Amino acid sequence: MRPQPAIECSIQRTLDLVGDRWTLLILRDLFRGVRRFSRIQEDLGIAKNLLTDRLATLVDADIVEKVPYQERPVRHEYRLTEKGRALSPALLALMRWGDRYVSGGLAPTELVHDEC
Amino acid sequence: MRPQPAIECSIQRTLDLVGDRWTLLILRDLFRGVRRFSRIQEDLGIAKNLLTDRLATLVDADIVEKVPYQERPVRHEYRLTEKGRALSPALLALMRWGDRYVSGGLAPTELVHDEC
DNA sequence: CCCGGTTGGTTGAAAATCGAAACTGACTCG
DNA sequence: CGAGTCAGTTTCGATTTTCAACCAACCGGG
Repeated sequence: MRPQPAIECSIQRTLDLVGDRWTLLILRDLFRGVRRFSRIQEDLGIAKNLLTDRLATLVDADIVEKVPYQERPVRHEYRLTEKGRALSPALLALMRWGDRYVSGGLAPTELVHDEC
Repeated sequence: MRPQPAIECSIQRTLDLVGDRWTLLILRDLFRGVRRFSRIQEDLGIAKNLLTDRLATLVDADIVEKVPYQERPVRHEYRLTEKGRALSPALLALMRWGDRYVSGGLAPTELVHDEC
C-alpha cells in the first residue's frame, strides 16, 4: 500500500516540493524579477488555476512569500524568501546545462537577484 | 501541443527535457549506479509504462544510452552519456538545497560517478 | 519436458491532474 | 455610470498517470 519510493533522499524531497512542470519556471520568473500574478501567468502561459495552486504551495513551503505592494485595492506580489533564493545555484546549473546542450543558439538567460 | 510560453530560455528548454515529476529522479538513480529497468522501477515506485516512456525520451535526447550487458537473453542497462553526466552539478545543487532546507535529518545522498 | 522465477516490457481501464474559458469581486479611472 | 485591471475561482472536457494484468524470452531445477 505504499506508492512510497524505497529511497528518501534530499533530491526526492526537493523534487517533491519543486519538481513539477511549472514550479521551477515560476521560480525562474521570480528570480528574474517577475513577481506579479498576472505577469507570471502571461509570461509562462500557465493556466491561472494552476498558478494559484503552485504559488500557494510555494508560500506554504516558505520558499516564496506573498507581500502586499499596495492597499486599496490590496494587491500582492510574490517574493523569494531566503530559502527560495537558495535555489539559485540549482537553477543556474540547469540553465548552464541548457546553454551547453540544448541551446537553440539563443542568448543565455539572466538571473537577477533583485531584492528590493 | 504545449501552450507556448512567451519566453524561451535555457531553463525552459532544459525543463522541457528533464523537468517532469520523474525524470530527475531517474537520472539520480543512474548517477547512483542503479541502471536496470526493474531496479529503477522498484526503487522509485514509478509505473512501468511511464518508466519505459521516460527512458525512451532520455535515450532520444541522448542523455542516456541503452547498452546490452548480456546476450541470451539480451538484457540492457541504461547509462548516462556525457551529456547526461553533465547534469550532475544541477542534481548536486538540488540535493544540497534539500539537505539544507528540507532534510528530514537523514544522511546526505551520495552521487556516484561510476563510469565503468 | 514442465514449473516457477526473473527481466523488461505492453495493454487497457480507472483515477488524478491539467488547461481554456467563463465568471467573480474588489477596486480605479474617466 | 461604464470600461478596465488584477487576482483569482469554477467548470468541464482532455490529457496524464497509475495500477493491475498480461506477455515473451530465457534460465535452472526436478
